[in-house]
Amino acid sequence: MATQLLIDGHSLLYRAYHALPALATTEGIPTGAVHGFFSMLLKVAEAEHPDRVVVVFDAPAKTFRHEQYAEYKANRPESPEDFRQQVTVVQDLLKALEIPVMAVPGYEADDVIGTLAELGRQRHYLTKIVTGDRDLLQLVDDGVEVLLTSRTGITDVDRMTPEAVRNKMGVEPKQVPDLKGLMGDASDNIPGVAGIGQKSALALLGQFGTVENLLRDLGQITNTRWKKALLGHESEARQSRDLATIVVDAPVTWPTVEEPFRLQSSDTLNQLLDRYQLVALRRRVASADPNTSDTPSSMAETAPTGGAKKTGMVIAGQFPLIKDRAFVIWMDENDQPWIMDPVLRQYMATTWEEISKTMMVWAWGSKEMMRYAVNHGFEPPAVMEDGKIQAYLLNSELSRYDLYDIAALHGYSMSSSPEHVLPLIEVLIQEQSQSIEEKQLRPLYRNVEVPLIVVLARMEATGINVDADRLRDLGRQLKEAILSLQDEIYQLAGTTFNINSPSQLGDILFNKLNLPTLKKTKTGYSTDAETLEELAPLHPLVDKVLLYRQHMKIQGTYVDGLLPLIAKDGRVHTTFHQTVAATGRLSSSDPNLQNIPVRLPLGRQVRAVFIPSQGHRLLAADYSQIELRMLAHLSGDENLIAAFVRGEDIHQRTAAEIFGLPIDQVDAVWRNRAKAVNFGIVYGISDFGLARDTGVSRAEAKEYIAKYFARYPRLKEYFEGIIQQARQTGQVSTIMGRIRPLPDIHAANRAKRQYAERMAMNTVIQGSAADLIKVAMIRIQNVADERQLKSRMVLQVHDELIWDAEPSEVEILSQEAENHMVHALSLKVPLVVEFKIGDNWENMVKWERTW
DNA sequence: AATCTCACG
DNA sequence: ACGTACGTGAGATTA
Repeated sequence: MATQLLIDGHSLLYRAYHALPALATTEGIPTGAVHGFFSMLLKVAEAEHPDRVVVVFDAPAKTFRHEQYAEYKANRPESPEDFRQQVTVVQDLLKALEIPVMAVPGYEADDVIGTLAELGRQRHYLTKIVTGDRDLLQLVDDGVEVLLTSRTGITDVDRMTPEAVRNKMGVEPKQVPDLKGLMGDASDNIPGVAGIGQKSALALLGQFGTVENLLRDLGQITNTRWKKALLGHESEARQSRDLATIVVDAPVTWPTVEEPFRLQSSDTLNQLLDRYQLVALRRRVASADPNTSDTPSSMAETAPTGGAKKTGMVIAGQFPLIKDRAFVIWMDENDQPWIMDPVLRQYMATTWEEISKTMMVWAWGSKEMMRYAVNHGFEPPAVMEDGKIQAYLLNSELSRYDLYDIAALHGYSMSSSPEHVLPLIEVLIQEQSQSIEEKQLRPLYRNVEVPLIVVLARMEATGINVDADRLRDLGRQLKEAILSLQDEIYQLAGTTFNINSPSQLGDILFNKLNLPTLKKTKTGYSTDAETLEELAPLHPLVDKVLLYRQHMKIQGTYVDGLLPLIAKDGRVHTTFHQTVAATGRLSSSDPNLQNIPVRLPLGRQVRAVFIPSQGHRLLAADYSQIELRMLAHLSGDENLIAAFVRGEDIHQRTAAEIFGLPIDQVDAVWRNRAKAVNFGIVYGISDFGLARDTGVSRAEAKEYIAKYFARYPRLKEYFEGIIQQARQTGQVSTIMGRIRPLPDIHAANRAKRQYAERMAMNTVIQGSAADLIKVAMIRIQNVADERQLKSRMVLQVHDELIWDAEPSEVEILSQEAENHMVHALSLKVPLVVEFKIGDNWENMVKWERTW
C-alpha cells in the first residue's frame, strides 16, 4: 500500500521554534526552527518511507471557514518576527526540494489535511499525518495515522492509531469533535458548554455517543448539574462541535508529486542551503545524492567568542566514532550551548532529544551540558564517557584537567581550532579507557563517578532557596557592629590603620604595643586567631580584633559574597567540582556551600538564610563518625570495631582506653582530649599537632598516641601497611580502588616525606568515606526518581546530604536515604545516620521516623 | 600571583 | 635537628 506523509507545517515549525536555541546565520537570519523542522521531517521520512510528502500551511488569507477562527487568528498575539521569517525560509526550501506546499485560502491547514487524507483514501493510500495538534486525531482510522509530536521535543512522535486515540482521549477518533464541542478547547478558542469539563464530557459521550444524541435525549440525563448546564445551551454545543470538526471536502486537488519521495540535490537548493548556512541539511542532501560533492561552498564561520575552551563534549553516532555523524557541544561562559560540526567548523542545530535518544555521548566535562538540559526541561543525555573524569581518576593530583592540558600530557600539541577538538577527545578517551582498565578503575568510573555527574548537575540546577531579605538585614547589622568595633580598635591603638592587613596589625601589636611575637609566617609575624587568643589577656585591643575579624569574615565572605550569587529564582546554584579534591571528595564553589558557618552563633545567622522552597522543609542526613567507622573497617581492629558494634560514644570510649579511666568517669575534659586524638588519627597523627590542638605538652601528646596505638594495635599495623604500600607502589587506594599518587613518599626532604605519609593515611580514610557517600547519593537519587518524589537533593557536605523536601515525602525519603546511606557499602561496623529537619538550615532539630 | 586568614568536614 | 596535623574555597592585602 502506498503511503502519503502529510506535514502540518505551522504546527511542526512552531514546535521546532520553541524546542531549539535561537540559532542564526552570520548575517543574523534566524534558522533554529528551520533546522528543527527539517530534522523532524527527514527523520520521519526516513522512518516511514512515504511515497509522497506534502506540507500544508494555513493560507495567508483573511477569510476563514469559521468567523470565530478568523477572530482567533486576529486575537492571537502576533507570532514573533524571527518565527515568521523562518516560515518563508522553510517554504522556499520545500519548493527547492520539490516537496509540494499547499495552502488553501479560506481554509485551515487542518481542513486541507483532512481533505488530502480523504483523497488518499479514495486512491488506496495509507496516510500519515505529522502534527502537534490533537484536533487532527479525529481523522484517525484504519487508513489514517497521526504521528503526534511529543510535548517535550520534536523528533519523537507518538503513533496514534484508533486504539491509541481511544487510550489517550477516552473516546473514538470520530468523537473528538463531540468531545471538544462539550468541553471546549482553550488553545483553539472553542468555548464548549460552560459547566462541562473533560470528565463530564467523557461521561456524557460514553452514554450518548454524540452531541446530537445527547441533545435529543436531554431528558435521560440523571445528573442535574449536567442537565442544567446543557439546557438552553444546545446551540453552543453544536457550534463548538462544528468548530472542532475538520472538513474533508475542501477544494483541494491531488498534488502531482515525484514518487517515491527522495532527497534530491539541485543548484537552487544548494544556493539556498548556502545562503542560510544550513550545513546539517546540506550534508544530508549531499549524502543522499551520489552525484553531488560533499564539500560545502563558501561557508562563513560563526564561532562563539572566548571562554569556549572550558567544556566541550562530543556526540557520536556509533563507536568507534564516525566523524560525519559527530557533533561537538561547547558550553560557553554564559552556559549557552554551541552545537558544532567539527569537520565543517560550523555551528548548527540539533535537538537535545536527538542527542539523548540516538547518540552515544562522549564528553570532556559533561556536567555543564547536563545542567543546561535540566534547566531547560530536557532529559539530560546519558553520557557514556567523560574524559575529564577519566583524567582525574588516573591522576587526582593535578590542578587542572582542561582538554589541552591533558592532551599535552599525552604528547599531543593541538591547536585549539574547532576541528581538532573531536579527534582529540576521541583519542584521549580511548587512551585513557585503556589506562582505566589497567589500573582497575573501571568499576569506580562506570558505577560511581559517571552516574554521579547527572546527580550533581541536577543538584546544581535545583539550587537552594535563600531568604535574601534576611541576608541583607544581617549585612546591615554586621556593618554597624564592624564600624563600632573599628572605632574601639582605633581608640585602643591610638591610631587608625587597616585592621585587615596582617602586616599593619602586626606593626601595632608587636611594635607599638610591644606584645610578644609567638609565631612566624614566611613574611613576618603571625596574627592568626590562635596567636591572638594567646595575646588576648595582655591587651584589650586583641579581643576586639578577634571579634572584628569574625564579623568581617561573615560580612565579606558570606553576606557580600553570597548576595550577588542569588539567581533570579531566589536560589543559589553552587557548582560541585568532581575533579578537584585529590582524595575523591567533592568541592563546592560560587558559592562554596560546604563551608557555611555553623560553630559560632554569629556565623550561624548566615546558615539561617538558607530555607526550603515554599511549603517544603529542609531535611538533613548526617553520617555519624563516618571516618572513624571507615577506619575501623579498613584496619579490622577488633577493639575499635567492638566499640562501634556496641554503639558506644566513641570519644568517651577512646578516653577510657588511653587514659585508663572507667568509662563512667570520663569527664568533658578527657573526652575532648580523646576527641582530638581521634581527629589526629584521621589526619595522620603527630605529637606536635596533637599538643597544639589539646594544649597538653608535646611529651604528653606523644604518650597519648603511644597508648592509643597500644589499645588499638591493628590500627597501628594498618597505618604501617599503608605507608609500606605507598613506598612500594607510589600510591595508595581507597575502599573502591580510587588511587592517589604520592610522589613525595620518597622525597629526600624529611618534612615532605612525612607529609606524604600523613596524606597516605588520611587519603584512605577521607577518600573511602567520599566513595561511600557518592554511592549513596546515586542510589538515593535513583529511588527518588523511580518514586517520582517532588523532594530534591540540594547539597552534599562531605558526610551530610540535604534535601528540599516535600513534607508528605519526608517519611519515605528519610527511609530510603537511611537505607541507602547505611548500606552503600558493606562494612564490618554498623553505619549510623542521623536526621534533622527544619524551616531553615540553622534551626534544624533531630528527627526520627514515626514508622 | 602569592600570602594570610578563616569558614567547613 | 628537623617542622608538621587531612581535605577544600573565598576575601583582602601585598608585592
